[in-house]
Amino acid sequence: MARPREFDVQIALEKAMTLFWANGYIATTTRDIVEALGLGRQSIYNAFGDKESLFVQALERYESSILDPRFQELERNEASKQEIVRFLAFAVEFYDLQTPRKGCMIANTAVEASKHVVAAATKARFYMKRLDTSFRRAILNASERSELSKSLDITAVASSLTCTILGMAVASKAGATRRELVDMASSALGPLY
Amino acid sequence: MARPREFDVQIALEKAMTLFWANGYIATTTRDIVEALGLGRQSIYNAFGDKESLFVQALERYESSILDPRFQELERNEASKQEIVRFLAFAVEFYDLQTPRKGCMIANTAVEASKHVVAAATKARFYMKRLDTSFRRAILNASERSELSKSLDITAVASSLTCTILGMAVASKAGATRRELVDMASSALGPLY
DNA sequence: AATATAATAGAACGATAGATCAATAATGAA
DNA sequence: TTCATTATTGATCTATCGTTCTATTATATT
Repeated sequence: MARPREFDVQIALEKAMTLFWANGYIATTTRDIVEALGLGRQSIYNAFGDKESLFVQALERYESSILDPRFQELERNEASKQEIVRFLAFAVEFYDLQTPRKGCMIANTAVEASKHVVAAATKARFYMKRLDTSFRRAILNASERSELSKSLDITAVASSLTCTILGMAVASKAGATRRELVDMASSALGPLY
Repeated sequence: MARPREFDVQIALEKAMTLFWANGYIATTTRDIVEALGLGRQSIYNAFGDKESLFVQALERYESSILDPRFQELERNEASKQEIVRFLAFAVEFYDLQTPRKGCMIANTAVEASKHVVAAATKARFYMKRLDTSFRRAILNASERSELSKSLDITAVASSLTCTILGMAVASKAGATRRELVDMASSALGPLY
């Protein structure tokens, strides 16, 4: 009935995600987007709506393509100490190997875009809650298996791990070395041993 | 010889600092600045130069009026465990009591402005180094006084404390509760006990 | 009192922001 | 084959960006 779209929406969204991730919401102009996506302006507006709407979709793409796969192990019902360790180890790789260092799109968003994009603030809160909840569950499992010290403050350690993930994201953007990232992660894991 | 300035430069700079701190570099317009400072455009350009220059001066004001006083105890040659504990305790207060939650201007800058303002990237790196160095020194002192476990990895704990400070800044902006901030701080202090 | 100097106020600048319009092209359904 | 519908292209819109210009005001020195 109508002319079909000539480009792949998911590929375009991936490019927009990378752009917003690296440069932030406000600093990314619609002209930057047109250039990076290699599409006409109107095609982008047709497919994604305005800049804010595209940004939110890019954020959701970040969640589904970057975050969800990494959370998969940690969010299993039986997740325990090992899954926490692996999650942190992955975070080190993830942050260290970025060129350029882009940090975490959600953390960036919390700092930069939450004033201008309501959904961004909500997603940042939800991400923190997600981290906390999954760490907490895994710690509880480990505790029930007697893998941990009896006196461990589970709530506090979960908060601390969440804090560490956020801190690593900022530190990596600010130029932390791999060694520093490793130390941040391993130190945060200390209470589990 | 010439007409004297009618406003207090330091007070104006303080207002600019608060504005940039809350809203970031890019999102703050020169019109916002004119309004917040209650001065004429040209008066601001005369006193501070262009937007980037004003931002850098506001960052330096943040360092001298906010950071330096808080580092004073921690950076004393004899600083030890107590100074670390007090620094973290202060961070909790500092981040929790902000209304609205603005986080840490340097951490915000690292995330948002380092691409656009060279000095901002440099200052973010330096701030991380400053945290790490002073934590490290204090831990070393505590170790020499046998206040700590022999097996403590001093470098790793220093990195972890630095990471915690940065993570708390982001978490507080993302709406962490006071309790969560307390837990993040106290958990990071765990290795010292 | 006259003058050099800088502060102030507000209009105005060119550049660019996000968004839309208008014209054309391409498809599936009737 | 016609036509309704959507994609594409690129020109264009208004608003606002950071910055500068112009005219006026106020003071310390001479």
